[in-house]
Amino acid sequence: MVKLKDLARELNVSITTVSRALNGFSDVNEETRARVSAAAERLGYRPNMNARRLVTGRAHTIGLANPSESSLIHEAHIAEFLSGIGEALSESEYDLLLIPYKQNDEIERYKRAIASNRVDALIVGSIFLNDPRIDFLHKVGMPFVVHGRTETALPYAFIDIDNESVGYKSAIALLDKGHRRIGLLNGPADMTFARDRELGYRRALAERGIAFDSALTDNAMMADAHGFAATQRFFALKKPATALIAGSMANAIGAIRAIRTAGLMMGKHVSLIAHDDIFHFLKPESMVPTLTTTTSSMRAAGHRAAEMAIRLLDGEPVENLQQVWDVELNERESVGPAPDQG
Amino acid sequence: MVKLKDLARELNVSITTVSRALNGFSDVNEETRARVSAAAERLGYRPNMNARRLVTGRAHTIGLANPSESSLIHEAHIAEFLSGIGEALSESEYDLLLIPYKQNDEIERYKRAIASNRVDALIVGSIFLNDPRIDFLHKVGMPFVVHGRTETALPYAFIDIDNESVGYKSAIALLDKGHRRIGLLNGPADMTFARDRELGYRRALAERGIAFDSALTDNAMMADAHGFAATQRFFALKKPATALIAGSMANAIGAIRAIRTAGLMMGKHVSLIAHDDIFHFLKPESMVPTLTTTTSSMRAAGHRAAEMAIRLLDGEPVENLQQVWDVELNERESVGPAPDQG
DNA sequence: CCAAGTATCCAAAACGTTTTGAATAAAAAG
DNA sequence: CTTTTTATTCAAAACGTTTTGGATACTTGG
Repeated sequence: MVKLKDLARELNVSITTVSRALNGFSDVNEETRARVSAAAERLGYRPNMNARRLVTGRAHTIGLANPSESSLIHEAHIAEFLSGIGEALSESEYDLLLIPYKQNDEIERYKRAIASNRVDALIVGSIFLNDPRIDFLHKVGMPFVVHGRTETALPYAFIDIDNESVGYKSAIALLDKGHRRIGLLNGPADMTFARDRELGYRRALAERGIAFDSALTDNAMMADAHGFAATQRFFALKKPATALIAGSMANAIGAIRAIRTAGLMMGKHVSLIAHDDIFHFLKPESMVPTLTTTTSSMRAAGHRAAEMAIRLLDGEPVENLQQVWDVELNERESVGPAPDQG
Repeated sequence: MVKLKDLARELNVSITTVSRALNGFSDVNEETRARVSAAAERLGYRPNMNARRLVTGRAHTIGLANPSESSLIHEAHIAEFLSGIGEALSESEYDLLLIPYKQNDEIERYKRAIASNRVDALIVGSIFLNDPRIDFLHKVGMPFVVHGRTETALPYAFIDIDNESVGYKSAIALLDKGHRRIGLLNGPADMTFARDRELGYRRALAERGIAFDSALTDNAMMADAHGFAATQRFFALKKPATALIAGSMANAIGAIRAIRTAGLMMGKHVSLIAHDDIFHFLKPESMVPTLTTTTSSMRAAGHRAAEMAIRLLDGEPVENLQQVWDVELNERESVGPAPDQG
């Protein structure tokens, strides 16, 4: 492995000069810099990252906690989010450290990563309404970016989508078609995004003077099987649901199966709107019938989160690093007028 | 941040003693060790990983290349595999570095990570029949574990499932039920696992004296939409398929939609066997009808790959680190006798 | 021609560990 | 009582960078 010393000897200059030449300092002659760069290129020099980390005190690494076990988050979401982060980081020569944790291990793992100087900043996801991680990271002074939001008075950087609007727009679109019994296949009740979506859903109902019925909401991990079960429950009510809002493509698939199993037709007997986080392997526009969705890119969120982390490290104040993305509704065939309720 | 020097001063011993006490060397008095440990605990000492890395020359980190863009691999596979790796690594105090790459950037990214001392070993996945990465890593002498296999004379550590058997067992199960026209929804032709599955599928056909028909195989990214399209193609043949083998749950979902769209019933008019890599959010046993699958855990593979990487670094010879896991067939309702071909 | 600036280079210190080789004291062996 | 062994400790070097604070030589301005 070629190091600074080797280059210095080769070129008959000091280690300092080599270092400063490669790092673009102005106090080195351009001709010298050219010679150094050429030699570095020729000999394939790459700075030893660990030496650099030690002396600068910066790991040049962003950390992301990753659940080792079953998670509340669909696997595909994590992977898309990760890719987005990776995309942004590789543009900036930052590293991405995955911090595996199990059950309630997360803060302990954070502590370890922070104290041992492994990371300069963290990206935290899967946020709860009252998430202890925010307080903790604040207390220890570790820079972090949140994917989502939580209830706290502390200022923090975040990227989130307008989940209230997801619930609202979906419900309004269905109400506009005459639906009055709309089932909400939502995420876990203690997660912020799920709470927000229900808030939007309720606001839409209230605007149209329709009473909220808790029998028409389901809070669970957004999985295929849960979507199926909850939909069947909504259909079994005295006044069954004629429309559904699914929190993700995962439970939408379960809902669709329940619809078909009940012998109903999507877009005719039952309408469905799902939230789509955009996967390569499951596209609402190629389903039969095509699926009406609210859309937001998990990958883009990861990208933005990573960008924010870097800007945070560059000294950007937290107040400038708070974004809520709007979500658009893509109307397709799975939504139709409410059937006559005879 | 408390360091060795602080502990040493606090305890009136040398830095050396503190270091050796904490690292379990036998040449330190047990009473001293106890005092040191207590102080370390009390002051919250954590070794600076970067200093340790610099002096030992070991990054104590395993790397995994992660596609920044659309991938041939379903997002959920990546996440499950990652979790498995994380599980194993956190047990061993190893770090996991994600190495993002785009398009044909992969080897360049490997070079960077290796030369800058960021990783001690790599885990490589998404393997092709002739994969240049194996030769490269061999050449530069970087330890690595392959998830899958490739065609090379070089010895290398790998964990793989018996994909030939996946194809064979699935086909035999369908042939046993009288099916003669079996569509194969396979992965990309240049990927080893897909080649192997086709080999097994062909062997089964050959055993039963049935001619291979290339119109009944599809090679593509294993996505929902492709499963749908290929299944429709198989149904449109003069002699349509009465059974299907899907390479993943992703294209199985597309296949199921095509079956329903054609007005057919799964397990009655058409039989389906899918390969299931085990996700929390899509379970074959909770589908309607339940889905017959070959099963192998992506997570377990990740776990094992990471274990192997560590054993490799501990000096275990490559020959002891080559495993092929058997795959079992789980019979459920999606397979039934071949319908009368009139 | 001198003073002050400017451009260019470098030796040495520092980052926080691990490890080597030796030093000391106490115990055991002769 | 001397020598050898054993247990315990430590000072110093090393890892490969970055950064500080000069040093040198050359320009420029007066």
